[in-house]
Amino acid sequence: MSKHAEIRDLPRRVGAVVTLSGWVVKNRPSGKLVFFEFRDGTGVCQCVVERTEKTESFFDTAKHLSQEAAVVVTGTARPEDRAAGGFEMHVTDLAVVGASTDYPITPKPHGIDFLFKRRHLWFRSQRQWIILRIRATIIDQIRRFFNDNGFVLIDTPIFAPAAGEGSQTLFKVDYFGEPVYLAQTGQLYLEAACMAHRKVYCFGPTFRAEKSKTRRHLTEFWMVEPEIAYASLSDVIDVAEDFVCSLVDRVLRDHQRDLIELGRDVSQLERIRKPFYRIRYDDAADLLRGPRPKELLERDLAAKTARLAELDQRVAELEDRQKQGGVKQWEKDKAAAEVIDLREERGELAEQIANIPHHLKLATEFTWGGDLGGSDETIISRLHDRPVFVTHYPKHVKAFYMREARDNAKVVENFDLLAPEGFGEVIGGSAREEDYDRLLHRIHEEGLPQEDYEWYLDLRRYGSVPHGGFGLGVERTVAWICNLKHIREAIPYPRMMGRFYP
RNA sequence: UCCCCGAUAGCUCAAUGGUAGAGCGUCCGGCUGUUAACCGGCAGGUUGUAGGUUCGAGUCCUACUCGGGGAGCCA
Repeated sequence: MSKHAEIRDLPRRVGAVVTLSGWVVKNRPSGKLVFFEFRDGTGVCQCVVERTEKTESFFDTAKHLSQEAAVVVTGTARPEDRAAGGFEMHVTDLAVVGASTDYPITPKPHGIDFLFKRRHLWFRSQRQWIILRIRATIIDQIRRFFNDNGFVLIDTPIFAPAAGEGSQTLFKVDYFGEPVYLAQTGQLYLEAACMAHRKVYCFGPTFRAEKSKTRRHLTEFWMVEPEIAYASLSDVIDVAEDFVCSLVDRVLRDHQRDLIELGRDVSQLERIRKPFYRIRYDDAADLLRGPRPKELLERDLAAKTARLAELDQRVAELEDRQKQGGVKQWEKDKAAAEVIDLREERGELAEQIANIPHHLKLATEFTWGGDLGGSDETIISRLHDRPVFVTHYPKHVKAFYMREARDNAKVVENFDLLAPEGFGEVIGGSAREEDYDRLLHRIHEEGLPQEDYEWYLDLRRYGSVPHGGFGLGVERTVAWICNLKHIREAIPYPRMMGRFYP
């Protein structure tokens, strides 16, 4: 590793001669002066090379520095408001370590397909760099939270026999001639472990072969799952609440500037405080069928229709202006770029508007017994100003292992956590059925082969206790906290239906 | 599996069924305060694939491929 200084230390190295190693972000040569923006993995700073006798030997090199060329620069840094990153380096020496020609990701707009085919380069870009750093912080905080609260890490297998939660779509793997599946949860294994360690968690990649192409789905994603012995449903929800608060607090503490850079409304995150709302499925169903979704969606419709008209007017204005004489080329470019953005927003708005009646219909015609749909979750979360736990779903839409409510055999003691601002479900969890007879009955009811679950039934034969846990999807959480439109930016190498390169 | 949308230069996008264009980027030249934003110039195309309609198809029709969004399902 180099002994070079780092950009993040520049505030403490003002005036000193330092050597930085990194990459050129962009270069603006102009006659006898060169500005180039430079990043080193710890931050960005602007470098300036003036043409003098001292810089003569490398001035021409500086002038032709291309995007993403790897360079080592020496000079003195000082604060500079006009510079990206807040610091400016006056370069006294410069060497190119690795050239870069025709770097494909330019400062101009690119399509999403183009960028994901170049994901290996894309995450050098500022915005992606910030997101992945926040992801790293969130993962660090996940581990800290559980380690600091007496949970023992238990790694669960990725190759799993067919028996999972039941009707899930899993990836099949040839395991020495026998079929096994990529795990979609470590939960059953954790239940066994929590009878040994009391509080346990697993954390790793998990796989779903669902053919979902939406902004909320990946086929490979990271999930953390705690499991606690001698715990009731409300005990588990308490842990989930503290846990989510700790994640948000940590990101607010360590990434204030990053969040602003991402355009995140930080005040929305600052509202994430205990207690979250806790409503039952029945209440959610009443809420959906009541007057409030209609009011919400009608307000939406009005607001979106108004915005649409605004966009159309703005586009017309810009197009008119482009036709007039005396407009500078760069002004035309800027206008054209704005028109493209506006049209994109318009397309999204139009689709949202078209979906509103459908979502309203789904909500108002919601019948007891069904699972909450994505749009239903969005409506519920938008009708609350903090995260919402929805509990006690109908038994027959949920997994066999969930604990039957003792006062109502039609529902189970489960919960989903809906993130605010319409980000949807980030946690699913439940109390587990600890009663041998009830569990066995459910296994048969679901048509699952009992022999595959004998080991699991053992947990109910030998000192069974009330217990429960939950799973939190890391990418959905990152997307929520960073305010990302699409979950695929929340993971370094997204795996989605039809996409597995690079 | 179903529904909607899309594919034109390296990139982002134009082009009433009638000669395929612009900007950016690249490269070259100029510029001492740049930041997606200066000026001038060069180069850049089998309009996703295969059929069809037509005097004529980037444009219309059919199928396919790939991509985007959504439903279902889910973290």
